[in-house]
Amino acid sequence: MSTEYNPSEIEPKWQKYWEQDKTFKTDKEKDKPKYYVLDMFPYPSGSGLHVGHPEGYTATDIMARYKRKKGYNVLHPIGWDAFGLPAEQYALKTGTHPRDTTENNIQRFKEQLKSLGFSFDWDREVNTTDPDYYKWTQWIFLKLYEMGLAYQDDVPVNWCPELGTVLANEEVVNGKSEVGGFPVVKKPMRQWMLKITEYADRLLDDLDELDWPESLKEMQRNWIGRSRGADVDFQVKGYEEDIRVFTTRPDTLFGATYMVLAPEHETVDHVTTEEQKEKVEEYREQARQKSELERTELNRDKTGVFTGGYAVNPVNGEEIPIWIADYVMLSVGTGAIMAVPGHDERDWEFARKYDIPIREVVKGGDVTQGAFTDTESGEVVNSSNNEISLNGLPVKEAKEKITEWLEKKGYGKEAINYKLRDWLFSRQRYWGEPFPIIFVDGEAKPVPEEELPVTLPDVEKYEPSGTGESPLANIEEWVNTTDPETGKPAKRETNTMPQWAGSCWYYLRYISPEYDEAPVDPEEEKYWMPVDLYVGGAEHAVLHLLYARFWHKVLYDCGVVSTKEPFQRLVNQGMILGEVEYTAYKKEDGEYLSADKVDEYDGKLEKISLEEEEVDKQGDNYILKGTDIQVEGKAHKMSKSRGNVINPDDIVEEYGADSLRLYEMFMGPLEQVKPWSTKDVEGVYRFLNRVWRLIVDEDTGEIDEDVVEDDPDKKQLKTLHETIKKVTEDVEGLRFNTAISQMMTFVNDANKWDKRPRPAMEKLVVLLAPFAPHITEELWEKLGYEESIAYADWPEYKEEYLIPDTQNFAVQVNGKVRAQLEVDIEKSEDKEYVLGLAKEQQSIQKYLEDGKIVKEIFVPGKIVNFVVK
RNA sequence: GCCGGCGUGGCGGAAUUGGCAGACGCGUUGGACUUAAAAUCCAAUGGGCGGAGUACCGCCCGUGCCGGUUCGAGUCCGGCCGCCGGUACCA
Repeated sequence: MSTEYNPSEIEPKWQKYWEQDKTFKTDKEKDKPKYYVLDMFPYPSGSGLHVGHPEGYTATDIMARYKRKKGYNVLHPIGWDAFGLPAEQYALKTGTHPRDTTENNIQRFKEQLKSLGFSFDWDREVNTTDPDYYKWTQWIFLKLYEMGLAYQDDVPVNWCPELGTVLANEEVVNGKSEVGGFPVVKKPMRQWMLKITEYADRLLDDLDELDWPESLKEMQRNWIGRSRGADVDFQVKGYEEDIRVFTTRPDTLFGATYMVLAPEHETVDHVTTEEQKEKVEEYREQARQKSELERTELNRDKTGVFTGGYAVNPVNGEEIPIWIADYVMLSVGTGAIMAVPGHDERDWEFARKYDIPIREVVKGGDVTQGAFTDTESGEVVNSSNNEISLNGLPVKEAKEKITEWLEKKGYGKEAINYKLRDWLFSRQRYWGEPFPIIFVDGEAKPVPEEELPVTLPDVEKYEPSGTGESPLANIEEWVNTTDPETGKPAKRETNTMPQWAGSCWYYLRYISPEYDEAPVDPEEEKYWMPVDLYVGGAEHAVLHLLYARFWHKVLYDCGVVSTKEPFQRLVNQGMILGEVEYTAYKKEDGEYLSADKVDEYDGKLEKISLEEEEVDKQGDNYILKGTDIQVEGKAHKMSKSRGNVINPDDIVEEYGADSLRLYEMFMGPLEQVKPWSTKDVEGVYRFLNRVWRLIVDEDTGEIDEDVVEDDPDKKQLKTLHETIKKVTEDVEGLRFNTAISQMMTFVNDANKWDKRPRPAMEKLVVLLAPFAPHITEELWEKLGYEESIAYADWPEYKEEYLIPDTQNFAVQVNGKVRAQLEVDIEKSEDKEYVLGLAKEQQSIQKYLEDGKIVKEIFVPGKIVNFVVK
């Protein structure tokens, strides 16, 4: 063993020890308070960990290790969200079974995670692709099915020919697939849907109780998108059925001058007149061919066609023309709107273009210039019939009054609309959970619980079957089965579940991974749930977190879990960007172009990347040294194509896992986006070296002789207990960066002491242990302890040691600091005494001479201020 | 467009409740040790000005910009500007 701090020796040593000793196996006893700290479920990709992963994992690991020391029973598990597209696409290319790819990737991830010293309980590892796991995913689906929350529907789905699969709305970004960026078209297909909309209100309302970032809750609220308004039925001239519209502005009903149906709306055929038929059909065909992208494009020149039909406005009996236009979406509201051009920007634009009358019904703007949409200041006008008048009312009251009237007359009722849609839950892929569903005589029937799991068969080819069905459709011997109840021939469902399925409930499986009567052991569940701290990236803000909450509520309703919400406290770690890069722009003629002019330049530009030494700072900009040419200085998202990916393995090799962990926490606040800087890793590495030398004599490898058995003196106790206090509070608040700087300050102080009292040194080691577990285990051992430091008690600070002998005051005159004052602690609360002392200061007197003191401010322990005129 | 977040030294960031802006780290500069270098240790380090003249003292400016409240504002209020994230014909 070397005598200097050598992470490459001590880190593997302790990792091996923890593994063999099962140091972090979760205690089965339930006499202690519990703490469940969870990381977001990793997908074991082929490229291994990047430095973003350990950020969240280190944060949770520090919490886990800290809570163990505080006497908690800690559940800190890990597992694999291992179904998914990449392994399947790799299989398409190479023929390798996704199971093998997945297994290899998991192996790699595990090694990397272990090399970082995370204190996971590896005996609870779960894997979504394990039949013992997905048996319960299927079981939960059966519950959903039994509860009427899973249904089949022929829906126009987002079909991605390139991926050979259907995507959820959330997986389509700007009309292209989120994965790979391939085109997506609408295609009707039989699909499984989950009725998440039935839980919309609860998903919305229960957000209030959660300790989550406000921004994230807001994103979920927007996603659910609850809006209050009214459903109003309009009679159609010459057709028996009404058209129902949803509006958030029933107060503007008198201003409706036309109606618009989505081109796909089923009533279009019934209202279209003979002479308009051709135009309408043509328009509908155009709309059908438009991709999602084109229809929602920023270029919003509104188009539409008059159907020839008329609807009757229930408030005034007026006949208004019915149009179709693709600015109205079938999937929003009822797929039909009453158009009020005076008070809706889209309707205003449309009415302008097609010369439809614009009527003012809320006073406050100029409807000839644009729609007046303010609902706070307006006053309703031109809105009365024989029975009711809204005139003179503010918008809010008018809404209530007209809604009541509509309801009384049977023309409509108050209604709540959601942006949230039902969840498209099937995929035409191989590498996912099979549905526990068979079709007997074409009718869907659940596979009995005893028959679970329905396992994935091996296939020869991973290509989609060509019909859009999954590769499973080609496995005759798997597809064809018999109904265990009747013995009739049956066919299996060939769709598989989306990747979200497995990650919707994994946090429950960790609680009792071996339990074989339900997804989770009810007794264990009552003890461990809810998750006390959940850390992960903001990219899961809506999808994963909304789906998991939905499933959790379903499981709550059928008595599987005891809490309404799964994740009590949630934190999003910020992304770690690559190192700052400097880029200069060069024109075709070889001249540099200043970075601030790049936007206005039309020609081709070459990007030249520069070293830090070639760049200077000038004002707020970076310039090429010795010139006035501005260059770009920016940290970019890490990506393979940019080549700025930092591999944690390299950092571990050079500085050790403890330094990597410490650096990732020291960079800045956990939630914030931060640029990586390898140079800065050296700073924390030096700090660890200083800690080592504080305790170990590098010549002998023994405890340094300046580490003495004496008790710390008063000054040392003060520094120590300040450190204990700050580190404790900061860890609780996840402010790891400032916790670390406090320990650095302590070490800088202790370095100046002649003798270093052993009790103080030991407390430092314990404080540091959650952050840098390897070096502290080694030091703990050197200090003579035989047990791991993992369960060594967290030190408590004593308030009495924090009290200083003297108190410093800043003495201000008119708010500017002019002197410092040191006051005996006993007298520091004595206003008259301190003020008197302050006035005697020479440097203060010259300010007091010139005028009269009009006010004296005294803030105990902090500041004295004289206001002089 | 709408919603949310953020603007502090050369850089990452600190200041948790309105009370001495710049903790801690990086970088830079100087010094000690060394044949030398690395490592380590010590010191200085927001900008400007002035008085000394030998490491001492003082003044002014300074937390994106403009204004306000206050004895006192990085922190609170109003109005802008910029960057990042989310979302978008949501009726």
